[in-house]
Amino acid sequence: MSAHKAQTTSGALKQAESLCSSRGTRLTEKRKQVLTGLLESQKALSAYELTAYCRNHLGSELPAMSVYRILEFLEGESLVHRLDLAKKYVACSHILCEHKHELPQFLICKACYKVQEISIKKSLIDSLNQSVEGASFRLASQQLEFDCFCEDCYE
Amino acid sequence: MSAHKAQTTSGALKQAESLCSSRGTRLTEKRKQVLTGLLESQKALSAYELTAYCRNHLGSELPAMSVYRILEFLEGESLVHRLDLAKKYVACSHILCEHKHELPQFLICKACYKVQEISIKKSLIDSLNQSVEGASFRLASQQLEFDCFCEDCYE
DNA sequence: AAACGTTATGTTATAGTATATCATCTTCTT
DNA sequence: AAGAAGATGATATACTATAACATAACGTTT
Repeated sequence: MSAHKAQTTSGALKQAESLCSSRGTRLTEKRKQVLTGLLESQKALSAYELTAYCRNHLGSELPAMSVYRILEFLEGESLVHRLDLAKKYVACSHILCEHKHELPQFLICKACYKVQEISIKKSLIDSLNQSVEGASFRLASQQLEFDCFCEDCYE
Repeated sequence: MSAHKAQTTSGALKQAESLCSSRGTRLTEKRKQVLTGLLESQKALSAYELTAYCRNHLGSELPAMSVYRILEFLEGESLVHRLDLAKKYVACSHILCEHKHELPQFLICKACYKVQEISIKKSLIDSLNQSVEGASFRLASQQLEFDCFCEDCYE
């Protein structure tokens, strides 16, 4: 149903590494670990859940403070998105895409933190922007997040 | 520019009190204090900011835990809205309105926490719902919140 | 008015998210 | 090999939030 193929962890890691090196930044071992955790997870994870992932699945101790810094780095490289509403983080689902990314919107399941990255029609975004500007405000980002329930978690 | 008159604190308090008594609940002194804080503020406040408000402006010590409980009560009475994105709270701007409230949407200034309560066109909400359902998700609430900048805080 | 149940508030403890600061260690460059 | 820049470790701390239990206020019944 999604518009692009699901990305494999190894493929995305490889692409992420070449992306970083083309920008003169480094995808270090620890950074790979955090990104791996997010790529392998089917849901959004918190910084502290990522330290647990590293400990339990990779046998690597990574303090939460380091995870926060690494997440900040990965977000700067557009490899990871921070979800304000959920206070959690997800891997960008378009790491493997060649084309320029449109701004994503996120549907976040309030119950299980499964996340779906969608692209809302431009016309919808435009009229939303109009409503907002009518109130003398401006959207801080076109990356919108919506609290949802996924189909497994409907009440 | 807004669709309804700005509500005065005293008027809203009176209306809130009669609303509560018609429902068999009580708008106690402490609850009035918290509601007053939100009505007087031009922006969203956190629970801890409300304890400070009570101490500094009303000379009343109100522990944060009580504020949380009171906010929960006020939200149940539809007198206050909790803003997940901002992790803060605002007074409903329609306490004085007679008519049934539509579900509100909130524009929250990321910089100063000024909040504008708007009503987005039903057609827009409908097509948003369609997009969301297309991804097999469902909006958890039609009360939407958007991170914005207000006109004073544009970069 | 006294006793009782209900509601409201106080108090303490604790969890989760997040940032700041300073120290140490790695890596790259010269 | 030395030094600078970048990355990570370690510690402290702030803010948001909830849980659990104790006490106080209020309302009703008798």
